[in-house]
Amino acid sequence: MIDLRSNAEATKDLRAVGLRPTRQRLALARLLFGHGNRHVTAESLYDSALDAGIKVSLATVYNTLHQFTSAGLLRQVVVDSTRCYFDTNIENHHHFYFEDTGEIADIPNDRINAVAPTDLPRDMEISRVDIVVRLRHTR
Amino acid sequence: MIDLRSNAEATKDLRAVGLRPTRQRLALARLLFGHGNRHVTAESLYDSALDAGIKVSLATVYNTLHQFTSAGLLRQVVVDSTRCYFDTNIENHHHFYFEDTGEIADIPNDRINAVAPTDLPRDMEISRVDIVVRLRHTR
DNA sequence: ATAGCTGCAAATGCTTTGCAAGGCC
DNA sequence: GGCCTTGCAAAGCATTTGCAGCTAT
Repeated sequence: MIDLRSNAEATKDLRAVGLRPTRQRLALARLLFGHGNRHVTAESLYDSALDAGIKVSLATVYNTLHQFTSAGLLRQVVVDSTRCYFDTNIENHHHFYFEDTGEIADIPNDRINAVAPTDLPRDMEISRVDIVVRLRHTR
Repeated sequence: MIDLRSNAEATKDLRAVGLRPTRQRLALARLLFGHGNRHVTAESLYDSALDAGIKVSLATVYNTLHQFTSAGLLRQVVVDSTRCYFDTNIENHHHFYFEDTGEIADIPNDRINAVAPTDLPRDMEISRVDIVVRLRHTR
């Protein structure tokens, strides 16, 4: 998470993960981390940026999302094979997926749990357990 | 699951789900359901078909996978945003995902379980719960 | 006969890349 | 100044679609 209390803090935080604090990165960080947890696609963040009057290209949004993910500031969520979602919540948690709208929401951590398999394939360890609860409207 | 004991059975089963028993569909059904549970992508099934000497186009493989899925013979598995996997096991179960190879394996049903959230968003019901245990090699 | 299916090639949609111009240190 | 970053347009890749010809009933 980038500290947004001041521009100086955000700048320092970006540097800390090895990224130059460019105008675009600072602006996208503000959009991503300035309003609670968000679930974005490159396209949706790009639209938000345009709405906010930020001059940035779609390619840079893609780059930035991946750089932030590599830096551990974001997490990728796989719920739909046609789109790539990024989550600003990097804590261990799971997701609701609204099949009708394609939206994602966090499941509060105390509301779901998985009992992991006790025996894994040889020489393998768990990298992560992802749970997606797919929801649809009641009839 | 298509009954493969005889061509006549398979033909009948395809008709039962409203699909004409064409040469391509019968051949793909045999590949899919003839060797235990399989996890395929369109491309991998297409390759299997070519290896088996089946004359079929990639577009038809895509069509067939989707038709079989709509008919309830297959299930889609979302583990990777770049590829679309289909599973011949349509029972309620979950998956291992091998991050190194991109392969998928079923998790025996008694080995994992999710405690579903007790309160869902208003007017929503669970369509499905998907659990993916992502594995990597131990160092 | 005719409605449905197949195969090809073209189109699509999301994502990545190459490279010249611009910005940060 | 030098290296990193950006932006655009082009390329890439998996998947879908349009349509003429073929096939099952």
